[in-house]
Amino acid sequence: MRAESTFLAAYDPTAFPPVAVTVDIVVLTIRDGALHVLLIERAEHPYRGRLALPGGFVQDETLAEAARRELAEETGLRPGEAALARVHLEQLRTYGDPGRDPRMRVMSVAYLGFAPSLPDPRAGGDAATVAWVPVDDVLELAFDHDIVLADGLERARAKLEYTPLGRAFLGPEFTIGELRAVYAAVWGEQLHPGNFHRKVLSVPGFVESTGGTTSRGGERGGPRARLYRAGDATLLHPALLRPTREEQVR
Amino acid sequence: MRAESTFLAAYDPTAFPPVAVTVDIVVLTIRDGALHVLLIERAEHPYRGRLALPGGFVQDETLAEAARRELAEETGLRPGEAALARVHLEQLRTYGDPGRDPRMRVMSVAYLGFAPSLPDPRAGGDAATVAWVPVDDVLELAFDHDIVLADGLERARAKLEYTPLGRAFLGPEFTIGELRAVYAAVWGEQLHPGNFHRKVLSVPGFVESTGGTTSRGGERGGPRARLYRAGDATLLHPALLRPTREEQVR
DNA sequence: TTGAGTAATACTCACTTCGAGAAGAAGTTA
DNA sequence: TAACTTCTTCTCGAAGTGAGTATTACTCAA
Repeated sequence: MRAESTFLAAYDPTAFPPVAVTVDIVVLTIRDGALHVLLIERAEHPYRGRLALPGGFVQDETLAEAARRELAEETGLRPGEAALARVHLEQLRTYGDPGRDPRMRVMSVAYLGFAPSLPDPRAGGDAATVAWVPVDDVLELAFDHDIVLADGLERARAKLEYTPLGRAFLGPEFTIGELRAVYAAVWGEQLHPGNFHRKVLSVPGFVESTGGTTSRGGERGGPRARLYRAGDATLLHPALLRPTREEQVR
Repeated sequence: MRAESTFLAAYDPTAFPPVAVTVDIVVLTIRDGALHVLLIERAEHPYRGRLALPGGFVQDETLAEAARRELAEETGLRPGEAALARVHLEQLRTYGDPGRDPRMRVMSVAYLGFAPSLPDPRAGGDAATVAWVPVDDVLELAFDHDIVLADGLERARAKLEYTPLGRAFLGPEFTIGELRAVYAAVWGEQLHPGNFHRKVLSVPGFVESTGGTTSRGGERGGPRARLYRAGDATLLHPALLRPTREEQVR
């Protein structure tokens, strides 16, 4: 496409077939020690009755605003809600191949979200079912959402390695054990408690002590744990690498 | 946006304001030891005379196909060209905030490309100027392309750490020194030759020996170097981390 | 009240990786 | 032939890692 025709065509939108732009959101959270994703059940064709990622059309707003608005609508949280503001949202990638939606060409800008524990979602104004679903139970989503979810999970697993975003799954104060449970849930593997403890405390700016402890031990015993809050690091150095990746690399 | 209204609106594209979808490409290459990016000079308003990233409207094709087509058009390479096929292209991110293009709402899906040495670009059928520009000389691009370029550079720098994509800047056979020059150009720092050598050879699947050597030493002396080709790794483990990131992390 | 079990935290130890530096060999140009 | 450059291989101490152990403080249930 040349510069001139770009210029002219831009003033004549009908020169190109219509394209719809949506955001779809892969919001992850931890419930009962397992990684869950927010899914809706589609009430209409195509893919009626199938589960899908929440999403919708982009209005006169930025893409990030569209994603946060959709998140608020689907979780039933008020836009001003504190819990909503603590959800980390970042752009994942864009899916726009012809034919991914049978109705028309739809460009879907996918966002990835990390949420702390949220109440059960109330369905929006319509009758659509909304629920947190364990990612291991997800099967055959609508459209190309299986791929979107897989991309989101891989991004999430990688992000936990070299950013402190695992904190986004927790409240403002947390224990090292809770943080370790986040890593275990996202990565799907158990981690060595002693080594994890040592690593988290050795990375500058990952967590900082509040001075307090939990008011009681764990559910099945054990001493009280010290409480930490988020530090000011935006990257982890050194990173916390996933174990046993040797085989998968090649 | 609710499921029903989504469904209905999708059958009535006029229910939403028109959106144009383009791809813009950040193609990087190494020339004379410096990192260069392919830029065009805009022939028309807006931003007439300003440099911009090459790009254009998405037609009835996948996004990746659109990016490769634009790349071929702007570099003047034939679509079947071998050099073109060796350019690594991956999606960077999507820029779609209102107002980023004064004419209408434009969603730009940016792609990032790593190219081996290519001939000087011949401008396409139109008069637009196309050229490789050292990234350090780039200043005030059109639209939000400064941000796109900055995002692309950061992605490129990070990708070199944990993927073998630095090879994409080189030909099918290369020396460790040439690979080191790629890293130095992209990261903008000199690297310890001995340590780099050790690391590259110690990462499984990064490079494999061809058994041959260069036919003569370097331009300013030194022995002949052994030749290597790409190995089969898709991720580097352990990674080659950038030096001196301690300060930037927080 | 006590005992069994659990988890937080802090060690040790062998191994790997890293940055910095040095050195030898093999090539270049002047 | 001399001066210089670069490839390649070492060495050494510092730092980081996985696996395991130990101590202590808590839980629940008998």
